[in-house]
Amino acid sequence: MTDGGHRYVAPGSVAEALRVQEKLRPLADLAGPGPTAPATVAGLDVAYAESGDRLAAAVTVLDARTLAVVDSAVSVGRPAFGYVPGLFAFRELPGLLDALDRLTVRPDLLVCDGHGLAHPRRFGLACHLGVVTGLPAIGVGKTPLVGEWDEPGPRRGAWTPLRDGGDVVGRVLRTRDGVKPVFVSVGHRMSLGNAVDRVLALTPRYRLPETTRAADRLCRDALASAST
DNA sequence: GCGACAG
DNA sequence: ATCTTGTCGC
Repeated sequence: MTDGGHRYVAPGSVAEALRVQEKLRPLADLAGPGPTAPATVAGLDVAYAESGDRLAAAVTVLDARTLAVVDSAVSVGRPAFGYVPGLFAFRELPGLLDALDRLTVRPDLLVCDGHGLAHPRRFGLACHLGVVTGLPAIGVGKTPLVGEWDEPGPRRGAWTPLRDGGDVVGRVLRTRDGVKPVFVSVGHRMSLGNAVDRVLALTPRYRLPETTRAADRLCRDALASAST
């Protein structure tokens, strides 16, 4: 339940996808500050069939305080675009928007599995999803796409700036003691500091946000069920 | 020209 | 992303 049918149309070429990013980029609000005490937070993730011709996109909405799942939706379909680093959003956006439309509650924040500002043209999946839905959004990547950084301290909460081309595009954040850090960046209507705080609030036990973990489980299960 | 390259 | 064995640790 974001705003009704998005009727998303995938670009037919790399050139067209680049033009779409160029057009949407200025619409992103990279300042925020965004909600510091959201009631609900959504996690989004996609699972692919080994054949690569089918995918399941899932959105799970968690109570931000208890981290209990209060709503969820899945969409099974075909990848909408080839896998091109930097144009990743075009591949997963249709399925994710479809799943978002099936929710019965409108989440206060979207936590995306991928980057936001930390993107070669400063418009990753989290920015794209935020702009299209109008919802505050942040990106939490497991591996880097762009930028340089120093290793953050070993304890949970330690972070270092992620820099690219003279810009601070995100933060490398340690969410658990002694565990590999994650890459946090702003997507839409959120400040970087608030994004980091929200991620820490979502990682009381594991490296990845509970939102992402819940969505990951859901889309994997949906993919398995759909093939049986 | 040669690598790197979110999921 | 997905394919994969064993292995270390709580």
